[in-house]
Amino acid sequence: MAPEPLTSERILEATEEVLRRHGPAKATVVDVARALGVSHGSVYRHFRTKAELREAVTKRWLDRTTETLQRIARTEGEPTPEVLRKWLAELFAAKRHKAGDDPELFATYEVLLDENSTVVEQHIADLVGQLTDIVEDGVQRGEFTAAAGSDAAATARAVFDATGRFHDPAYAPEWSRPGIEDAFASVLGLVLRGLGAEAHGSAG
Amino acid sequence: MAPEPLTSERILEATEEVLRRHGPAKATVVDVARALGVSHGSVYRHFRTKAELREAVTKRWLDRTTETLQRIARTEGEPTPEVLRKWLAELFAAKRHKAGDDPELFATYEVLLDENSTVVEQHIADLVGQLTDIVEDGVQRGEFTAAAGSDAAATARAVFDATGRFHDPAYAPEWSRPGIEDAFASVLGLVLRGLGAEAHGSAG
DNA sequence: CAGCTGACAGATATTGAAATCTGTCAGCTG
DNA sequence: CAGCTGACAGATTTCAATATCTGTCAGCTG
Repeated sequence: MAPEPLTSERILEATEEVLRRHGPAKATVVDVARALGVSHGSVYRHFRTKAELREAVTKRWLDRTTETLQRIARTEGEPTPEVLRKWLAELFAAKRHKAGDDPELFATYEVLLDENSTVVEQHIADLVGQLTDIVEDGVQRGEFTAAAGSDAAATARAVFDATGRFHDPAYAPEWSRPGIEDAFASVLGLVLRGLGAEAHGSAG
Repeated sequence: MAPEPLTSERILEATEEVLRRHGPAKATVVDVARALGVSHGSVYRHFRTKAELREAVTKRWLDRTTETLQRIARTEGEPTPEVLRKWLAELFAAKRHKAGDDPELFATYEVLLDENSTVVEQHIADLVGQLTDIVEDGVQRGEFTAAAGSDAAATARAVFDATGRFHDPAYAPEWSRPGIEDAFASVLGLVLRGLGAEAHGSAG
């Protein structure tokens, strides 16, 4: 046997697996250690606390979405309003997908919310940062009003806040209700007009 | 002694008092009966279940806000964008006031949210109804774009959704953070521009 | 001797028995 | 006899004993 060396990465993979199977309420550090065939003391050699481990797993999980969105934010050769539309739609789709298809890791994410973890704060800062880039792009290209650009970060934050119903985990239970797509289209239209973009949006 | 007749109204007053003192988790129907000097069986003569009683108290409490807002919505002789601004600011202020100064009744309100009570649904419908009136007014007076009026109810709902961070109880913990006023002003500006109103808003 | 183990103390979660509460209703009372 | 009472059954909550978990660390092992 070649017992792979015990790395942080292997621990994270095992932890994700254990969380998916047991959920945040039942998953223990001993479970993770058992899955790896080591003692739980070894896990504590790589992560100082259970909370730290939970955060690292969630960060990895959130970062996968952030990367997908980054690719959209960087899109060139398309009108900025269209980029923003796609970006927000993808954010909504990604969160909804996570909540629906990965409920245990989503529940783990919600635990971090209660803990006021910096991981969540950083995740939001990343998203608002991407939005800020999009807003600046749009203003520069004359596709958004100058008003939006006078403080692009604040505008981006306003866009993020205004669309909260479609990405904030607190609203997850509503994401499977009928009519949610129409509600999203309405808010999106309002926001785009608020940025000074022509209304596009053949909405559903 | 003139033992006042036991009316629903008196029960509601006593219940509100008991809820304020003990909070929704500890307040019992027996407590309410004791406060009134009757047996708890008598209370059940007026309200079929504890949930019904809780809902009636909360409805009364919510309706006080709805009435204040109705007065603003009916304001004449002011630009509609200004009316909308005041209305949303008052909604935010009222919710924040309730959360801060009346925490036990606010907690009771949150219980209803978990119960999917129709009282909350109706409260939201009332608020969106008032917003719909404001939107229709603004469109009619040429102060909002026709786009906003093509489906005033949907637009009103979008305005309600977009400002959720400043009235949805789920966000109550954030309402005392610094910067929240600026965030409100930003979203409000975005929404007003989205409705086609000139940007006013000397914010903060 | 770097990395791992496993026994341990204190913190947290689980469990089941006892206490309390909700909702009903037969009968009391003014 | 309309309105209230209080005993009651079943549901829910509380509480304390027990079990499990987290995080540490002295010492084992390759």
